[in-house]
Amino acid sequence: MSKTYSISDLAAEFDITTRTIRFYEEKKLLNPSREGTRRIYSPADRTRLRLILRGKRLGLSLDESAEIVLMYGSPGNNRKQLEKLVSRIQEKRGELKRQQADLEFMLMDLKGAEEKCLVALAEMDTRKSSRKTT
Amino acid sequence: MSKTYSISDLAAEFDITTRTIRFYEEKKLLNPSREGTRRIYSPADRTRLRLILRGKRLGLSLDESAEIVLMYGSPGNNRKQLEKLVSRIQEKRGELKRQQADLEFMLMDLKGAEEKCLVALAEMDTRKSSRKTT
DNA sequence: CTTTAACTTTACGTTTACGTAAACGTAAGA
DNA sequence: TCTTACGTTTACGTAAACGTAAAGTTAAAG
Repeated sequence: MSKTYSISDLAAEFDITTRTIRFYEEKKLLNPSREGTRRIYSPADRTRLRLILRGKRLGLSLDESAEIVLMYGSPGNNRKQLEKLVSRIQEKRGELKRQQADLEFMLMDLKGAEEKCLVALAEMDTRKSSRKTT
Repeated sequence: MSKTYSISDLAAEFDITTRTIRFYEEKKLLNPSREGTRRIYSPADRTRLRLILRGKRLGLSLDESAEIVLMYGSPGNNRKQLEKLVSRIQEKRGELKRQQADLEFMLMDLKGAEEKCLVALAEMDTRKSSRKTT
């Protein structure tokens, strides 16, 4: 009863091709239901896709994205598995925090570069107007 | 007179292969001097490499990394070029800020997943000890 | 002098993440 | 009924970022 989506709905929404979506399915990242031969996507499928694409924007491989998306899911009930999952999550979090630091450095560097440019441009303006007024 | 590095020095330091370093040179991301046929890397080359690798960790392509590393450099003196550079920098900064937001969301999600696991584990402990004491 | 370690170039191979085209099915509208 | 739009599978192609192997050079050490 809840909302469903066609493959091209999702392709349009996320600005990707249907080929990409089918490829993700082939790689077991998605598993939509079918209406005859056609793929029908649930809101959950849509969320999954959004998470995968978020991972992609962060530079993760599809396999990494898949793993992370799985981590969000039901934790299972086996103790050993749970403990392993926790440590995998902590690993990933560590990596992401390092990435966060990298990102801040790069942002700072670019900010510096931008300011340098702006100063240079201001310099050019100053000279021009001083030429006028001199 | 200042310090120099061999290709395997840098490979060891950054935990990459020499093939990778040569590949970056082939793609014009590095341009070390030569001593005969051998590559000699300056501290500046080393810094460049570090920046490239930082870009890679953030999911940038080598071309994107190259472009950003160039942005850090001398801004040039042509007004048009300067203005264009500023807008390119601002674009990149925008992208990186969006990425920063993505990263924070993913960190939050993973934190949530971790806590869920820990709660489940604590639950298991509680049941076990209550069985003992009952 | 020869062996060894580190370097070189050249070139084909591999993985990931899709692009692109062919050939076909299905449902709605003119 | 024919066209148009959207969907399907199958399969070969491609760009990026290296891996890997071959074949040779050079400098230091035994």
